[in-house]
Amino acid sequence: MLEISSDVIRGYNDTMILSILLKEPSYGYEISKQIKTISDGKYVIKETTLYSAFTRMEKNEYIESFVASQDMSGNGKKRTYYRITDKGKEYYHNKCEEWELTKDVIEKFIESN
Amino acid sequence: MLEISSDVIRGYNDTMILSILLKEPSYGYEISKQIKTISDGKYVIKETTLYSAFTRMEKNEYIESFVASQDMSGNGKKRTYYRITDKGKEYYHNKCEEWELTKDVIEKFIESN
DNA sequence: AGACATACTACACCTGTCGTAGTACGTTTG
DNA sequence: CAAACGTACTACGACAGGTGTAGTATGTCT
Repeated sequence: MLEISSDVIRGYNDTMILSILLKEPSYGYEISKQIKTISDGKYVIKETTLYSAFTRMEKNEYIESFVASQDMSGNGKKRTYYRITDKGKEYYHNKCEEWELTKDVIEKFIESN
Repeated sequence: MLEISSDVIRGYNDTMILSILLKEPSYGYEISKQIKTISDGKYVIKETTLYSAFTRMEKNEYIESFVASQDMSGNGKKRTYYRITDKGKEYYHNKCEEWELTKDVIEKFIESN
């Protein structure tokens, strides 16, 4: 089975995470499951990659965290949720534009078939 | 001007170089000029990135080097030329396949427009 | 009760890229 | 003829993102 190299995805992990947070705030485990689902099981983000992305993106103010329980009553496990900021949205949109450019460049060097 | 992030290109620099060597053996300066031309000036590979790619790929046996002058008579500056190996060709083709997969995955997370 | 799923944190390592710097030869130009 | 510019590299250290490994702790299912 062909594996997606981390060097290729590098630089787009943040973008994937942000695209999920664009819909609604979420947390680690749920985001990792969504990435797997959306990519049809083709890409599974490593736990450490994910959590270190949170740290980095919170430092860069692309996301904000808050702790909450899984239900309203405050029962159940507490989790750290993340919410995208305006700065994060801007970053995401820029990355999307950059992607178009990058894709076109790389494809000039890829054999067509 | 939108810049292509090196984190995205990372992992495809080798592929770009190999795609040029697929046509004929070449050397550093010439390859860097070709990458610029082929990408319509949108991507310029850094010298250090290029030469360290040569070292790595020669170690991996994707390319072989030989020293030659610019003309037949042995005059002019000597340069180190690189030639793609069969292993290098295989690597290149695999990367092309991987690219299709990766592109599809990333595009699921990119806003369409 | 034990297994399994969830929800993390810590830490050290690896790899590719990049900035900076320096060398040296060849060619063009004032 | 000298200086500037283009060509053709090498060395080296820094950095960032990703990864393996490990460990902790709580909740849920059987």
